[in-house]
Amino acid sequence: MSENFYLEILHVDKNCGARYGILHTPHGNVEVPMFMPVGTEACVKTLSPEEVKSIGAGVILANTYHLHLRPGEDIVAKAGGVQKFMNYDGPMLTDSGGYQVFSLASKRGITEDGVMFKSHLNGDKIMFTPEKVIEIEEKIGADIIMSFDECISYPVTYNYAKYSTLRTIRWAERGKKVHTRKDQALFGIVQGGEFEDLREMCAKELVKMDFDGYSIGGTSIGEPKDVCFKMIDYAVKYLPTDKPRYLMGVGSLDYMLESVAMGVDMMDCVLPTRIARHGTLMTHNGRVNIKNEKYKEDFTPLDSECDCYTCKNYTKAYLRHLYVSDESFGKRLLSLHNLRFLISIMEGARTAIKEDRFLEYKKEVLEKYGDKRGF
RNA sequence: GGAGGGGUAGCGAAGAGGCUAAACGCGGAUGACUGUAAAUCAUCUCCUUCGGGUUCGGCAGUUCGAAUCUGCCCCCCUCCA
Repeated sequence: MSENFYLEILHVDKNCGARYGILHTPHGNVEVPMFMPVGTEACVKTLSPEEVKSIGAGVILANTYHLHLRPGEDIVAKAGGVQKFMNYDGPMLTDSGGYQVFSLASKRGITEDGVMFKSHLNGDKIMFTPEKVIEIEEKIGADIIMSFDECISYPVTYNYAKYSTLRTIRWAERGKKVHTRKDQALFGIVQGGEFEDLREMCAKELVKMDFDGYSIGGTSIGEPKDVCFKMIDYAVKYLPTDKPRYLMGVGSLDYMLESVAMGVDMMDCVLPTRIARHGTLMTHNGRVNIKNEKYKEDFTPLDSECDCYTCKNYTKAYLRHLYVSDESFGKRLLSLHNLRFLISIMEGARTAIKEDRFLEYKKEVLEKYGDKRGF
């Protein structure tokens, strides 16, 4: 990778693995650790790119599988790349479709060559090979792109996890070979299920290939919390300290903060935007389900400690009314809040790391939040 | 005054002797959601101390058994005068 993309680690908390740094990308520099909003279809659902940027988001995700199906990578390329296409001038990242190997398991078949999907839109056969995925991601043009992997479901047998992980490693190598765009960082994804030796093996093999960054995949897909933390730990300890570490699919407070303590730099999740659209909000004092009748006449803000547009201007009673009335503005206000909440928690995390008090910060935030689920 | 049609849970609407406390939709309540097949999905929605109890405009019948059949009554709608 070129001088366009690198992680500058500025401080490591003295009491844990948490690191503060700056990720340099062709579309600007962003601070880590950070939470990245997901905009699968080149759009963070209900929000404008300006809004997402205004709440302090560093990177927005998009998805290779979804953009390949619609509108197609050639159209995105013709538009001048995904940033121009969606009018966002910040850094972006594309996931490879590896998550869809898991989430659309009923509509695909895996071979050594790749994955044959049956389009969830019209049943068309879509062949994703590691090489094809890189080709698509280069056309989409995000700053950071992911290798094609299989997100292994949980639980799985050791034998399947090993078989799949070895294949994911081969796919990573195949994808890396065909990656040509020097202005895009390519990340390898550590799989291995819940098995320490497989995580270690996968991480070490990927590191040998010298990726621009490393993702930890196959977590937060229904496994118990302690298993998730183990999976992160098993991977992180074999990753180089000078490259970004990206924990995929994590967006609940506890997972986020625990993983930061383990040395994770970036994470993404659909959770804040999805649950917001479904009426659940994360606040400094725990979860709020704005649908609940008890908020009917509650004229206080959602979260009095939150600095977001929603909390500064609207009451729970109004937000509930918008939700119940199915007004799209409500979903937008709620999405804005949840994203801003997580992003501000990460801002606090960065400050705490710089002051070597991340562990205290994590404890305070989680205790105040209360909810065992972390979201 | 005459001729039809109709009254079923908060609303709309099925059901035309037992399998019906009553389909389905809406409305309402609660919950789920973690690299987005998700502005989606699930459960509950007559009362209940979970043993039961009380329902289908009202009353009275027929029947082992009625929301469903009969009689009378009340109300609503359409058309004709």
